[in-house]
Amino acid sequence: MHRHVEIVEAACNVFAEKGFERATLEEIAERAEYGKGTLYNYFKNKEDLYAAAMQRVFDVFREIAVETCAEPGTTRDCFVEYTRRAVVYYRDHYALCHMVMIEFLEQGRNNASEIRAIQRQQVDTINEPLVTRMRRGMKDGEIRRGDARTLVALFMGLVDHFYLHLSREQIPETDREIQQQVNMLIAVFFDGIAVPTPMKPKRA
Amino acid sequence: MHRHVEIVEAACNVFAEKGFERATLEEIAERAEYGKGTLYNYFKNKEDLYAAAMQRVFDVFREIAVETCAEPGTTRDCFVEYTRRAVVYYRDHYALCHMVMIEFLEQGRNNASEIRAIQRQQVDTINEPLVTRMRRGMKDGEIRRGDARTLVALFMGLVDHFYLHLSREQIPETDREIQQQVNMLIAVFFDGIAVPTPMKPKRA
DNA sequence: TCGTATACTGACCAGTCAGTCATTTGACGA
DNA sequence: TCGTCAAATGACTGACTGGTCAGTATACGA
Repeated sequence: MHRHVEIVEAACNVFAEKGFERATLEEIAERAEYGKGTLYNYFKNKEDLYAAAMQRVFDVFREIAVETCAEPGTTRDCFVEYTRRAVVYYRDHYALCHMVMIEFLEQGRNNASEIRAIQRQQVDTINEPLVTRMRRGMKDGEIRRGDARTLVALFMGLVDHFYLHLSREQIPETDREIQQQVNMLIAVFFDGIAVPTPMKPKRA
Repeated sequence: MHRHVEIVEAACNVFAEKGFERATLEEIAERAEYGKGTLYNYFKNKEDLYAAAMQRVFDVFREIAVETCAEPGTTRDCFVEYTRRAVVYYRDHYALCHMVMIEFLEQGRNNASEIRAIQRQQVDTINEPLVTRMRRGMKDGEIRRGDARTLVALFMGLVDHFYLHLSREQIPETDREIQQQVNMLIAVFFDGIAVPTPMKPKRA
């Protein structure tokens, strides 16, 4: 039974380190302490195994999104909590997240492969609770009116990118550091970087 | 002399379509209408050729950044213009930008390879004019105080991500559509998505 | 103890591709 | 016309890897 899990575990590690192309089934098998042939008792082929590895990550993010959006509080509160938990997960599974993200972007090339289509749908699944929550925020007058799907995609891009590009230099260790990074991300997304220009300039 | 350029041209196309791993030198040579061996008269190896292909894209973005940041107007004006030009370039060279971005992210894996280090430096080079412009904006009271490098990285992430994830569905055709997308990106980054809460609520 | 079924194994196969190098091409000066 | 040489070539090599399958190990019921 949990041989399946063991193999996916090993696959996650190898894919995370090497990416899809450079990972070899030989190494995955070795890491899982099985023969290469055994992999084929559990997975159709390399892509199938890869999809299983990715699924784990998607499931986690989906769960974070669902749970945090169900919490009471403002839209902003929900997004803060989503970001906080996402950031922690990124930190703890950096290489894996990195890999999933890269290979996801690859889908733009191999439109043919059905796995790529599934990935895309997965992302919609993850975003959906956030989209719904944001729409509610718009109704409640918390959030400017706009296309919630696009805005959520932008938000995810902001968070993902922040992590993939920057975090190697400033990996957060303490809860406090994490909270600071989260606060910055949320501040940019919700409040923008511009100094508000309302009603205390020199003159009107 | 410009055989060099012809080869890089072909390499750009093939790398853009296939990515680094799946692109073959055979195909690049064929596309450039040379024999495979000839490539080795001009480039050390596949990676070297790849680096040359990427350089083109980096050069374009760097140029856009330098030019738009030198223009008069507010920080926001500069960023609008940068975004507009970047968006147009993305649209016209979608596959190539896609490839560069993906392979850039890969650097997180192969830290060993010197090419990855160079890529990173390239990105700093592109960002630098924007960072400087943003610092000026902070001094002038246009932009909230903060770490300009990080903010610019976030901004680039926002734009890149928007393009890579969304634009396949909504590739802008007209100038008007482009301007709308740019406005949305800028609005999010500068003003945030939250409804401003300043001083006209029911009561204080 | 033996027979059977199930799971595991790793040598092997066929395909691929980066990189090499002996040969060919062709430009040009004598 | 011929000799020379730099540039181009593409068949070849060696290394690699996804996937297969005949053979082996193990567990278990009779």
